Amino acid sequence: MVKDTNTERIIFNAARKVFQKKGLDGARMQEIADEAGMNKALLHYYFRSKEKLFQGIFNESIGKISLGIQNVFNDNMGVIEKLQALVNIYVDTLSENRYLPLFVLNEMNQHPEKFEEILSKTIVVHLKGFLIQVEKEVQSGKIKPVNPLHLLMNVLGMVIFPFAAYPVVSIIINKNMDSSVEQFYLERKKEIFEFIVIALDPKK
Amino acid sequence: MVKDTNTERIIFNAARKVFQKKGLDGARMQEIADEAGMNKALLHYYFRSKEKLFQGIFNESIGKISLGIQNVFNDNMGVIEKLQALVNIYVDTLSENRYLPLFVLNEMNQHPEKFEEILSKTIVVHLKGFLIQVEKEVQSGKIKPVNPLHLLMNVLGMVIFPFAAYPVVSIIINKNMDSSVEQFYLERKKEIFEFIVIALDPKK
DNA sequence: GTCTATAAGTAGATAGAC
DNA sequence: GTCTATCTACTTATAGAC
Repeated sequence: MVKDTNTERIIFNAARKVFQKKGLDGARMQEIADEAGMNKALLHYYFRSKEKLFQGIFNESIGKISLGIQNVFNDNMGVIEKLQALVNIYVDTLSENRYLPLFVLNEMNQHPEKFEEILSKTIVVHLKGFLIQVEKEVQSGKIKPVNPLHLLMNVLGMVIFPFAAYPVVSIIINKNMDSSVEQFYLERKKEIFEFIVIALDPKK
Repeated sequence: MVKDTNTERIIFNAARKVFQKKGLDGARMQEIADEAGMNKALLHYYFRSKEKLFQGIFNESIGKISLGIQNVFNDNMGVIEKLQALVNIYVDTLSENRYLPLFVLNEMNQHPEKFEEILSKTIVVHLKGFLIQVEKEVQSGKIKPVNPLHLLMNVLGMVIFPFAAYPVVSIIINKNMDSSVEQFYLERKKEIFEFIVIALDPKK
């Protein structure tokens, strides 16, 4: 998706805001136009259709999500360091865009066939390397025996879920705690990391 | 939402299926009618409007979700036992209805104002009791010092996220593993419980 | 490139026959 | 209670003026 002109960028930014919040079905071209401060017809002039505009936004979102995983799985680090990097990247990314997880998860569930290809080529390949690495570190005694896929799901769940459940988190913290919501999300970097370290400690 | 007649029940079941899969905006009354094997006009005869029908389904879903939390927080058990019960209930419930988490999370994000009241009265109250209980067990040395809210988010994330990410889990397991998806979800009861036990072990 | 006006199609809802 | 036919409103998309 090329974003040459200024107008095109303005539309794209407005579309991101509306689509990520309301979803494909809930979003209205009129609302995107209002958000962009221009006429509805212009959206079609630059992007032809609602579907095409949505695809642009969605591809960008998928890119942001898989960036976190891919970078981490490519680097030359140990299992624990990789997971820590993954946690840090996601907390930072999702703190700036809390709608991202639900937006992507929804579309994945709505059109799973689109992901067969993407997932098979990228994540599954990197995952294979990660699975092997876990086995090696288990055998060398660096970490204790674990099922790598369960481990990964545990970490992804701990990181991503609280952002998807933002309204609950927000209400609970405002009623019960003296800290801010933003601070709570930042704290999770340390919290989850400690959880990981303890869970993988071979001495336990 | 009363479901007296047989027809009413059939419609309600069809609506649950369509709404939970497509969401309020994505669902079509025609599709619900087709799923129910009857005419579109009948849906309005029994439920007046799409919005009212949706509310019925949604209240039921919220009930199922909060049942897991409330039962657990009411019972007279220790922290670890409560969390284990919570995990078991959720894995069983969500195994039968994998769309439930995303469905509820979406509506919560779309209309957070509706939850201010519900959450404030139910979950937040029970949570208070849970927070206090955690503090007590920490002081008595039964579990190691932890932030109770982070602990709860960790557990909820580990349990709920893999169901929301079903398409990913499904593809990964079918490509990499020799076990079935259903078995993977059942395994999580034990996996998460062990994670909890280790993380709360005061001797570490 | 940007706007106004409008076409074309769709979805929720209702009227009225049976 | 259940159906067919239809109304009304809304939404995407385009035509055409500027």
